[in-house]
Amino acid sequence: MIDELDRRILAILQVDASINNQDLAERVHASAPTCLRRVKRLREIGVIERQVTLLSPTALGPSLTAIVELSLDIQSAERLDAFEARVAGEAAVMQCYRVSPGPDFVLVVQVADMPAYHALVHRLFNAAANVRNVRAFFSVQRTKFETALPL
Amino acid sequence: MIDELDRRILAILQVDASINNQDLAERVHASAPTCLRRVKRLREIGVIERQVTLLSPTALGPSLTAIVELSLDIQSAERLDAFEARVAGEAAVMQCYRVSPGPDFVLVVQVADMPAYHALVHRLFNAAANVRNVRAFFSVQRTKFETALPL
DNA sequence: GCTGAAATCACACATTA
DNA sequence: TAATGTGTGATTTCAGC
Repeated sequence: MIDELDRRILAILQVDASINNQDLAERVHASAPTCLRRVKRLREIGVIERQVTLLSPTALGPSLTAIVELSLDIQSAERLDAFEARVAGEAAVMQCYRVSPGPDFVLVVQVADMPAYHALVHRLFNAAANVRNVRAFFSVQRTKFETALPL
Repeated sequence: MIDELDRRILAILQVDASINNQDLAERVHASAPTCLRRVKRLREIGVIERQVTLLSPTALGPSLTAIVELSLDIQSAERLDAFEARVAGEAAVMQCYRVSPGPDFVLVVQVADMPAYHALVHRLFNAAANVRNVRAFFSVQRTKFETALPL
């Protein structure tokens, strides 16, 4: 399904989506049309989900990243799904992982400042009666941020 | 420095980097050259860091995501930097945050399976004598993964 | 994998507020 | 004067062969 050439293509695209097709073709030692076909197929079968632009988190003014772990009162599928839906609607929530063991969710949130963080927590957690426990760490600096999956 | 038009451009590019310049221009109600100039400038001043391709984490076969919190024995700047450098070299480590309070680092790691996870932990943590404490959660499912900063 | 038509991009220049 | 809009040449994409 995914051969060696596909992998080489993906490895490059993961790191640099702005590369043009013929440069890509050159780097993977294939012809441009072949390369294009592969990319198109990888997109169609869902291996390539989307291409995004990463912005510098500091360039747009100060911002605060927090890692938030939280546990719900009741871990039924309905409650977990409902909470997840709430969380997904918050623009400040960058990532949400349903985990085990430990807390039920780990969130990575990005807000402008401490008041904004507080407002988010209040809106999201205090309002939802079924949050039992919250534990948060504030990121002093983001050392590494890779979106590239190991191939 | 960053005006309303820039913001509109960024909001779109964050979500879709594959959009072409004239479609982008149309959506932000600007001419194509203006749009192109803005994007170029945003890239130059570092607001736009890079464009990447996001792959489906499941499409390439099974994989395991873990959130790993760890504390070092000694929190001197040198030790922290040294650990950070080790971590940055591991392809399986997708994200690394230096946090406070709580543990010293929070990592998001992505590996093929449990043995691979174990090997990583052994390589990274056990080998480095200055890791005091490790706590890991395994992600059952990644609910949300946004790279877009709230504008 | 190659070639050619169609679209797209990128840049210099004129223009306006 | 600084940002916008117009036009043209060069690339790039993408179809058929």
